[in-house]
Amino acid sequence: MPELPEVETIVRAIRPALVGRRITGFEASWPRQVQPSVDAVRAALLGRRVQAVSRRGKYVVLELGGGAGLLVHLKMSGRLCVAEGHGQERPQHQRAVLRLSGGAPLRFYDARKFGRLRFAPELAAALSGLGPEPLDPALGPARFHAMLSARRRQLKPLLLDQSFLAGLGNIYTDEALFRARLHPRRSSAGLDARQARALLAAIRAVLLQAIACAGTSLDWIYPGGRMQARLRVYGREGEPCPRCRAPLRAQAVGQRTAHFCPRCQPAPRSRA
DNA sequence: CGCCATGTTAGAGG
DNA sequence: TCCTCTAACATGGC
Repeated sequence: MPELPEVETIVRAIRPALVGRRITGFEASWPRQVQPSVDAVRAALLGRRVQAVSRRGKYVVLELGGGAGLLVHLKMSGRLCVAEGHGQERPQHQRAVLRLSGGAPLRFYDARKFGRLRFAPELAAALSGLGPEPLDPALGPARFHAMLSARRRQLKPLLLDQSFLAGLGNIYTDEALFRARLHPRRSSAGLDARQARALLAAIRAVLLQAIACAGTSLDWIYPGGRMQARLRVYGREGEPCPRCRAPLRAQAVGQRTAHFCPRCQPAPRSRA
């Protein structure tokens, strides 16, 4: 479910209630979601202090000092909140609880049980497989163009590949490709410098707008966002393109559904 | 009942 | 080596 803007929004929401607290307990009710194991994670966490809460790609990172940390990936339906009770959440969907000194516990809910909690002795090593952060100023247009040119993949699946670029999911890849006027099936190696620059700018613009909107809320899984009203193509097949009025289309690309304007985003001549 | 879903990954095959 | 696709994870909503 959550992509970079939603995870960023969650991190900002829970950070103030976590930083500085000491961990006094950890329980999980669906053990396969916890790595390396519930007991090992509990042993590693007890007594440690949360020094910082950050985000890397779609991971929530609880930094615990000494380079160690707890990584939380929400996958399709995971949610995090700090509260004494369940509030609006369904109690039967709570999968883990992190108890903290002097404050409410951090609760992890996940209807589909795809989410993961992982203790990492070395955060840097655990996160080393991720590509660069799209909003990192160190990622310039020239480097991005070089990254694209080094691969020969369809743009849509490449942008979804977290080892290529960290944080984009199905919604924001479609939105970025539309804004850059690039067809989702175009080959990454075929872009010129100007197109690569436009794509990077489009990715950043849509992510920043989404963060400002607290993310996208399309169903019960992620409430509170306002970006859904500003999506231009995702979930809008059949509606007129906001730019040229041609009917928007939805088509499978790399096993995911891509939404795009067939006129503003002309298809590549052959395949890929 | 069947199909879809904001995510990731292991494995097969080209 | 690189790319693409399938299955799997597990559940809820339509």
